[in-house]
Amino acid sequence: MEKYDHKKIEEKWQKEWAKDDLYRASDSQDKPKYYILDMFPYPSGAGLHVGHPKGYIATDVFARMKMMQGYNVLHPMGWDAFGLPAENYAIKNKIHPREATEKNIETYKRQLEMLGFSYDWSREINTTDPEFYKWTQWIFIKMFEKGLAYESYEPINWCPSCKTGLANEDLEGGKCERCGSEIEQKPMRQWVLKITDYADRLLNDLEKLPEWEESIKEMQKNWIGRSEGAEVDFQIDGEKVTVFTTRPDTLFGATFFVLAPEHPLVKKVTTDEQKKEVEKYIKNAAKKTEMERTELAKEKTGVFTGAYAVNPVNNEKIPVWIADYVMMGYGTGAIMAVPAHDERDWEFAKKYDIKIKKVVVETDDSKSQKSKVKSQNCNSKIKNDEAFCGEGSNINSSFLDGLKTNDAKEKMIAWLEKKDLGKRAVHYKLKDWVFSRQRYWGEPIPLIHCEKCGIVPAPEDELPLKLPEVEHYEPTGTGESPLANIDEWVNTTCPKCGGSAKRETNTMPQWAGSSWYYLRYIDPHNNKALVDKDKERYWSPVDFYVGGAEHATRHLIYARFWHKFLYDIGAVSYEEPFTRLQHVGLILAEDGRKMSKRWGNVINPDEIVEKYGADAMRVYEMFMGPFSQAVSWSTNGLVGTRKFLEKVIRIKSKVKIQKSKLQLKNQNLERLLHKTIKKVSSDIEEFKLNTAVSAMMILVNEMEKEEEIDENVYENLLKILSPFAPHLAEEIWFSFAKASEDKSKYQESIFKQKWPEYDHELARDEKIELVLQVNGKLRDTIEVDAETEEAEAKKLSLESEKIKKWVEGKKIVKIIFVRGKLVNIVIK
RNA sequence: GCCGUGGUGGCGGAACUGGUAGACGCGCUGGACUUAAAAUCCAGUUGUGGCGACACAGUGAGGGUUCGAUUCCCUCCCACGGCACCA
Repeated sequence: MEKYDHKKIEEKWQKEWAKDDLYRASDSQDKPKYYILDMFPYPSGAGLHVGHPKGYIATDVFARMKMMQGYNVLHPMGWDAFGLPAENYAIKNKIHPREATEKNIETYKRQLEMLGFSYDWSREINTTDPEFYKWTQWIFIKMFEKGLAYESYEPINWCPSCKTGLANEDLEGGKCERCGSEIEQKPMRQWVLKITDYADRLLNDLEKLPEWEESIKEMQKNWIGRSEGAEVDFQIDGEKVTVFTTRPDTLFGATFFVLAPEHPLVKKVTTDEQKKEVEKYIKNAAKKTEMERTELAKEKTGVFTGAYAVNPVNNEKIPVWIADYVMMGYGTGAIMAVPAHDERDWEFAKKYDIKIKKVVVETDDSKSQKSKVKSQNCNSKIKNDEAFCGEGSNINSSFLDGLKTNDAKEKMIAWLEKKDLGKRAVHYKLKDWVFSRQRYWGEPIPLIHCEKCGIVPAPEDELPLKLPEVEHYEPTGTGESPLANIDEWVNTTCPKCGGSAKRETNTMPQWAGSSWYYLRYIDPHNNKALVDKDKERYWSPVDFYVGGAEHATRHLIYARFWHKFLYDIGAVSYEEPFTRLQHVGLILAEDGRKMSKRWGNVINPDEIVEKYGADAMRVYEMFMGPFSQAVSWSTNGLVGTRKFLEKVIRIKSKVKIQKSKLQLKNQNLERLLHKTIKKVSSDIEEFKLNTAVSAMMILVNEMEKEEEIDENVYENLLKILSPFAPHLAEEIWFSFAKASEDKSKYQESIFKQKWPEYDHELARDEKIELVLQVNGKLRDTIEVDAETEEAEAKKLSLESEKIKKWVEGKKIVKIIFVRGKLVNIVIK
């Protein structure tokens, strides 16, 4: 047997492919295009572990098949290189974040190249490259000009002892990870993007994405969280306070009123006796994160303000409380509480002994609405000690009495609108996007504050507005960006009036670059426009986008939002950026935990490639389990795919080179080959890469049993294997140039060959095992022609000796026949 | 807590649209080859009972629908991803 020197083979072909520019995507537009994209990585200091490339391997398999199927494939890679870790590393080690980032990129790139990916490296991008972020800044300015960016005071996590803002990740149970002090929510001047303006389109257009996984669409729907209802105006001490409710039909059941602790009216309406307690409560609430506040399981807390609100439907006075389960960011920051029909209100009322008034009763219909109610996680049946959140019909509700929930809602809204006490309204859970960070290592926000002219965007021809070179990246102590300390940077002139002005010192979040980077690959060196229109029309949209499920909501919603905006200003020609979306499941460590330095269970791909080869690792990662599921790594399992590749080499010696057209063909093997081509092609298309590999294993096992293998069969095996094990397939392919009659085809890369097509007739089963059941239990199987019809199948099954034994003396109730599958005899 | 995903042999997993549960791989057991080992090949490998043919049980737990359920429905348990400043 030939020795499998993976190292030699892999290095050789990686060089050859690069030399021949085999994977360069052509802009000539003479072939159908296919744009397949990986979510680009953040190059961290730790380098890749074996889990990272799983998605990249899969897209590479897909891209190579598409290439062989005649597509002009765009399969690029780049770096999402701004971000907090580089900045923290820089502060700690006194290295410029750019240097650290460049070093990390070098490592990542080396590690990716050793796996033999078909990336078009001529299109490599980097979000920290000024030529790239020039356009990130350009998009921001366009949004600012369209009124989609606004300033607002938004809270950050503030550590009073470190005097710095902290990411949510740097908190441990509400305390600073470093020094352990209590974290405060400190309002900072921030830039916010009005993503809510796009809420309806982001939601509705999900329907235009049939090739997205349902689960991800579902998550986005819930993230946007559209709910229909009404805004209702209450009066507190003569002040109008609007609440939003999805259940205007329960207005008569409102027995108290709750304001968020941050609500501006709180201070105004609180009575002197309650002042102390209210203030204490507000201070405490400021310490809690949103998640802590909304936890349904947590005991509700609140304080009475001493004030009363007037319910507009019946002029009843109901007590006004403040409670942290009401959020300023959702709805209006105020709610009418209907304890009889809302679980949280119920709990609150029980705890503080507030009146509960039932206004909806269960009807026969409400039982059938279980599933709808379930999504609200509420009780659909009336139990003695719980709120009833289902639909039913109204009681104790004056003009709504006897109406079903939906009708009651409508009637109430009409009534409110007529009396000018409220209106129909839609609210979203989606919040505007806090778009600024008080950090150094991000894109500077290209705005200038002028006392005379207000806020003025930097002129387009001055972009990119580059990050200044500085010595220190330490936090300022005020919570502002380190840029605020650089006078030469901050002080500038106003582009409008020429007077002295100050630059914006906030930078953009890491999400900025990743919200549009896929467009840059199309035209990576353009410095005149975001993207050339003609190229964009050809390459867009991304046909297939693959990446981690953790991006299901934020990254993918942000990118869709930016894309729609770019569409609106005419910069791109399609409304949705990604046609097909697939998420990759994690590779866990052998112990079943996440791979992490902390657990010491990280497996480095360098070692695996060194020992077993890139091809064995590629095949293994595709074989180890369903693509979108988390699977534990097993180096033992990897041995199996390595053996499989060795077997492919071993059976090469059995290949009979075709000397003439007339020859005896091995029918069974040929049939299996066509079945395998069919399965592997459709499995790759559907991203069922694990079963594609096992289908090839079955074929190779059969080939091994034969004395001789037709050249044609082996050649096709190589072709379907080549996307998975490109180096090995290419090596064997070229080795045939010496022996074969048809030398020419073996002198050109296997990736320039045509992807094999299967013969329908040969891929079809002639004979099948017909399953014979009695009362649904398997009792016998018989081999029959695949086309066997019902009457014949029934006759055959009743002739079976084994079946006779079971049926004897029993009454046959009926016989079920499933074509090509089974006969089930039901007896009594 | 909320949203999403998943739970099948000793292990990773397979099973079309409700139709033979355990493909393929790992591991393990026995055998062939070898002075020996490695590699390779052959046979076996869900559990229980049986020499065997075979029978019964079996896809996180419990219930339901069906001629038939890993697959559909209900209740529950467990693990993982996300929850807006980690990317």
